Amino acid sequence: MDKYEQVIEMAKRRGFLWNSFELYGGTAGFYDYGPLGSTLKRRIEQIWRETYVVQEGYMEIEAPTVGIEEVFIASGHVGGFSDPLCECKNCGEAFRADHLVDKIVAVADTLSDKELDKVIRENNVRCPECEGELGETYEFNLMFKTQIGPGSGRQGYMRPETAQGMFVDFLRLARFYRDKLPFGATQIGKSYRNEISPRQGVIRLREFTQAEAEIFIDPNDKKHTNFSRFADTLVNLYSDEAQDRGIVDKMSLAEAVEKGIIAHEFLAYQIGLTNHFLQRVGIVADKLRFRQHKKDEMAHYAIDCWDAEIETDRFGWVEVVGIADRTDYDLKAHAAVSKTELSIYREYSEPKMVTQFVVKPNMGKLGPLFKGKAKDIAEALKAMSVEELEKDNIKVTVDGEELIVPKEIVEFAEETVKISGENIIPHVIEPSYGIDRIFYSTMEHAFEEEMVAGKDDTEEEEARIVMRLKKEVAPVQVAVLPLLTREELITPAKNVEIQIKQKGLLVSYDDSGTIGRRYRRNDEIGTPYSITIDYDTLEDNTVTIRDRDSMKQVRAPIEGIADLLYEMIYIGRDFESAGKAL
RNA sequence: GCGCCGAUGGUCUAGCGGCUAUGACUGGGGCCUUCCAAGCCCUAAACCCGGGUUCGAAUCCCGGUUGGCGCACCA
Repeated sequence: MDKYEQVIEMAKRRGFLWNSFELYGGTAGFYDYGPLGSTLKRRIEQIWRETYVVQEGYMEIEAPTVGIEEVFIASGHVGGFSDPLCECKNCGEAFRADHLVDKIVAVADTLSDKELDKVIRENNVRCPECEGELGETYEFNLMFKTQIGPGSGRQGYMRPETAQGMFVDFLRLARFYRDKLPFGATQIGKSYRNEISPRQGVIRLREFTQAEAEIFIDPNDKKHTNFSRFADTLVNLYSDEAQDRGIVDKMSLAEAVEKGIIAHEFLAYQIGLTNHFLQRVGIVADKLRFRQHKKDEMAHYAIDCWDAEIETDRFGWVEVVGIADRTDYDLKAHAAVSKTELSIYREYSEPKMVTQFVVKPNMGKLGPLFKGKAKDIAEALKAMSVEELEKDNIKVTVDGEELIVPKEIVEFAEETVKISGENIIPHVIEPSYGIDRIFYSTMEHAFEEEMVAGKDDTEEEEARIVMRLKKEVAPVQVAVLPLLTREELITPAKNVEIQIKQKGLLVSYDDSGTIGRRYRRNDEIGTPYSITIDYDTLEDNTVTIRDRDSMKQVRAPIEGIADLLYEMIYIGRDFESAGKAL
């Protein structure tokens, strides 16, 4: 049994992850998060919010998961997010059309559907299964389609990423941030991809959770004001060049920027932030690296792109975060499709005096003379040079028609104008997180089976499954356990439970089975602390606190126990300082 | 999507044409119990779905669903 199997088996048994629709046989690519799973996931998301929204100041928005066609035409998903399929007319089997002809044409994956059909017909390619005739090639789009409204309502798609919501809201966001770069927005939510064959459990899902930030920055200034925070941070960098060597470099982010390995400071800062976040939720530092996209795998519009990869037992290095400088590609694409300028006005620190050639047609005369064509003529005149305008009769061509404009109704001059700023299209830095993959990695890295001494100091050792989750992400934070199932212990235990609940901690009360069994149950789900109420409690109002990782105990007064636990879980207070060691 | 292999209580598993379906762990109730899966009693809980072959199918055959692996795909 490998670690994946062990983790998934436990996750299923204890209520972290379940196959969706199991009652009806299940469907690949969908998972339910059980009571503990959804709590753990929510805690990871909460730390992400704390990191990106609270600390970085990139406010969260919430756009619909259903999008209209225009959005995905602009994003390129309607046209590009698909594979060409081709069905056999005889047996109905579907094939990748480009694969059917890749022995015939070298560049099969670059051909259009029509070109593929042509190659298939000219070479008499038949169905590989039954030798039947093949139908026409069509695009199988990886987006889930849906209908908005009844009848012939408009075509909608389930979003394949949350990013587009932030791009579409760009002008509103710019206004919200009072037109000052850099600014950013974030979104945590579900995205959908109709994968042809999802595998690998929660690593590849048809419905998954993304956390994305779109940070809009000045294309001329990619420094980061807070770069010093991560300048000396050492990260595992697997650059394009390092991949050729096959060796991961451990390097400070400042050095990586200096050497030009990471394109610029802003991107390096984002790598530092991702490195910080992943370790905070419990990813082991040695099993984390940043891999640079090779030149040929990077999208053509991107300047630089790094994936955070986590090493897992079964799947090897899994990509969990993509961090890219997408330049102005997305804003330009939406500007083109929406016919709306998506730019921001940036004021210069000092206004510039610019000398420029200005043409001023006299519209009061141009109008009556040329009627409806006047506007087009004026535009044409503005584009002309001094030489042309100095002629007595200025020739203008509008809609293929040559017209003569009298010299006296056009004024032009060299003018010096004050320009105090310009419209710029920001560049986008996009950290894009796959939360489900991080969730699984967190569990796998925390999962441990260790041998511990058995009862009564016998030679026998026994296995203990313990999830060493970070205290901050553990779903159950405190277990309250009366040592024995007796009324006189149960009552004070219930009182302790109430006190801890009031502090907002998730507490689980458990009096079923022996104390050892209850400790093990809580170890398995990663509960960091267990409070045990025993007979000394009745004497002096103290309880024991047991530490999950060391199995050590300290004794502390009930008074203030909830505050103490809160500090240990969230503020990093030492376990040893919590009470008298036992 | 293709090929190969699998699917039995919550979990892991026995079964190889005669089933009233093994066992362990877990869960629930109780007895006992003063700190790390102890013991005893009671109890709940399963043949993935649909066809076929057969007197008889968990078992053999076909199809589907689903899981794993390889190919392909994907970031």
